Amino acid sequence: MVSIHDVAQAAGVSISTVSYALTGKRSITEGTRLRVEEAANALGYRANAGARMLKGARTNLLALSAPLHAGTYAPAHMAFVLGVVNAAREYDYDVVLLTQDDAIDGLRRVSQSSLVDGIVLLDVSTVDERAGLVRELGVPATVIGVPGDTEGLVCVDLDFERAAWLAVERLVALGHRRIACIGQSPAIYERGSNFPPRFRDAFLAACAANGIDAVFEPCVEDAVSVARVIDRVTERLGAAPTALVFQTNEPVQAMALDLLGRRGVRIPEELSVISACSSFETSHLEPALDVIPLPAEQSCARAIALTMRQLDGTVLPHVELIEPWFVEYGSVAGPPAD
Amino acid sequence: MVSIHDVAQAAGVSISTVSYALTGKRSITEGTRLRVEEAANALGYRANAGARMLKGARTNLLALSAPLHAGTYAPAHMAFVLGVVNAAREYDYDVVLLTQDDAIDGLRRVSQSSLVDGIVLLDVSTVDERAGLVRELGVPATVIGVPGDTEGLVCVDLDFERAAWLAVERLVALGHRRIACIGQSPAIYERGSNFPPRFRDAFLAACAANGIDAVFEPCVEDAVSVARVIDRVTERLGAAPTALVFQTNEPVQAMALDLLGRRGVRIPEELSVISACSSFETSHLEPALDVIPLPAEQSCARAIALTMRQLDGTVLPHVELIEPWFVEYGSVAGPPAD
DNA sequence: CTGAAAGCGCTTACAG
DNA sequence: CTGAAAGCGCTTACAG
Repeated sequence: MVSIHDVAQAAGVSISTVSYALTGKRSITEGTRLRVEEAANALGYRANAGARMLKGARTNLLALSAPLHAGTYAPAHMAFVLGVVNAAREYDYDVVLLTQDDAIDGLRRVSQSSLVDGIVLLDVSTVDERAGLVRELGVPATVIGVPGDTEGLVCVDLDFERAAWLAVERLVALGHRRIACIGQSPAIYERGSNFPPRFRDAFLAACAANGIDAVFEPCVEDAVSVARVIDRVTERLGAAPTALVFQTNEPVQAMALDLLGRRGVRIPEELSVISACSSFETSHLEPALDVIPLPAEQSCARAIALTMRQLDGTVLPHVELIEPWFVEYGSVAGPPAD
Repeated sequence: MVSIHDVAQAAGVSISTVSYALTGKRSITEGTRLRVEEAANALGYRANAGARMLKGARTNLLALSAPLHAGTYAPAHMAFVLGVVNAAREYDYDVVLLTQDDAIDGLRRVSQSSLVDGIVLLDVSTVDERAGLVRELGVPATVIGVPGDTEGLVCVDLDFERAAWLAVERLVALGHRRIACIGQSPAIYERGSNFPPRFRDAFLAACAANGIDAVFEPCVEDAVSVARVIDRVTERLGAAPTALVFQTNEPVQAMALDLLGRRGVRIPEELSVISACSSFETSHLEPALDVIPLPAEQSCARAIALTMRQLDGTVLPHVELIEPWFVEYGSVAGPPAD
């Protein structure tokens, strides 16, 4: 590999001049800087990563702890992983990926060996060993999601409570009085998942606060279960909901819409539908669904920004919730006049 | 962070003794070794990653180039990413994740700065810029998949040709004479994807070689298209295929099985079905499908093993194909007697 | 404006 | 069996 000495020799300057010319950390005569840059490019020089790390400042490496649980919807998970990597690149950081199997040991290893400058935690559950570990390690870290105990942590997440309220209040404002919500698989609620219970509870609270007849149905991702849930939701004789909120992954929404279509239910004339906290493109569904996006890219960008600010000590532990917003595609209207 | 000096001081030995005791690179009196290990554990010592890299030997870091294309099925992609990370850990290696956006620059950066010891390429297409780059960089690298030009590369992949032959010959042996294959989305075949065309061509060749009436239908992942393809495949009056081979992702297979079930097609009595080159659990499908697995974990383990062997120079460029195998779940039988 | 030199924390020949 | 010391390739105070 070509070293700083090679560049110095080629440019006819000292190695410190090369370093300064390339990092821009002190002013250099235009001509000298150009000569150095030319030599560096010609030789394909890049500062040795190990040497840069050793000098103490920054390693330009971040660890991403991304456990993939059994029930996790892979595309959403992937969106967050890519979001973190791409956001990190904006700050000239690369990302070391840590998996489920190696979560605790991995975080210990990469931080205690000073391999990484900081840590990003994905997919935290209510009780999560990694949260405690990160506190113990004292490394700059940002959690995407909100664990039960946020003491001493920097957390970013969509405000799921407000997302639920946003969905409900929009429907209420249009006159809906009976609203159903189809949630994720029951297992998700049983293990200490992060946001699904938060959304569910806020949905029920928002309905209660508005005197709304609410139904919440968790739903497993298979055709039979979806059909059963759709049955339960639509066949409440004389009192079927006039609006449906999805808080599920894409396949369930697609299956449910398919079923509703086959049964001749017209959206939004007979049923208003909102897709809540979805990380995928609901405009590709049939019909396209109004959506409160789960903004993976934005959450990741914010998480990385907060990690960077921890590196220069300008950020203290806190929970930062992203304000949810609504995107219309025409799947919501007033309730049918009956 | 605690350094080797702290450990040396705590154990009352020199830093070189600490290094040797911990790496085991020369024999140390049992008692001394124990004292050093205790001190290291007590202090939570871990050799500084930058210093270790700088000393020249190994960085213990690998780059994984994992571009996520539009049509890619996320769970399969994720299985390979996790497979690489977990396999790397077996050799005490961590993985730096490079994405689509940063593929070329990223590979340049991490290898020219000596951040990584080697590279693993995922999801290569027939013509792939990364293959040429890896050749140019001269870094140990392993490709999972087989690009058009394998000159100078180390490649690992399932033998898709043989997988297609395996499926066809199994059906032929049972007496099937009309076989249909449902493939991936047409877009996959048009852009220079890696294995789908290889599978398709081998399927058609195997059928031709056996004098079999073959149909190959690419299929987009949405309910309407799946239904249309199933129609085309099953409604060939008087000459409907007696066996079906899936070479698609999980949702398409699930949708197709659902449709077949609703139409009262009994598997395997009326129709034999094989799931070919699937990275997911076909035993969870309804009905469970006989499968020729796409062994993500095994491919990744092999790719990492080959990368390690390139590091000590004991492996030369070559293409290594993994022999496909068949797992039975009862979805294959002889053709119906008519 | 530029250079010589210290030092980051290891590993590993070289001594003893 | 163990220690003192060189050196990996940088960055950055310190001189000039």
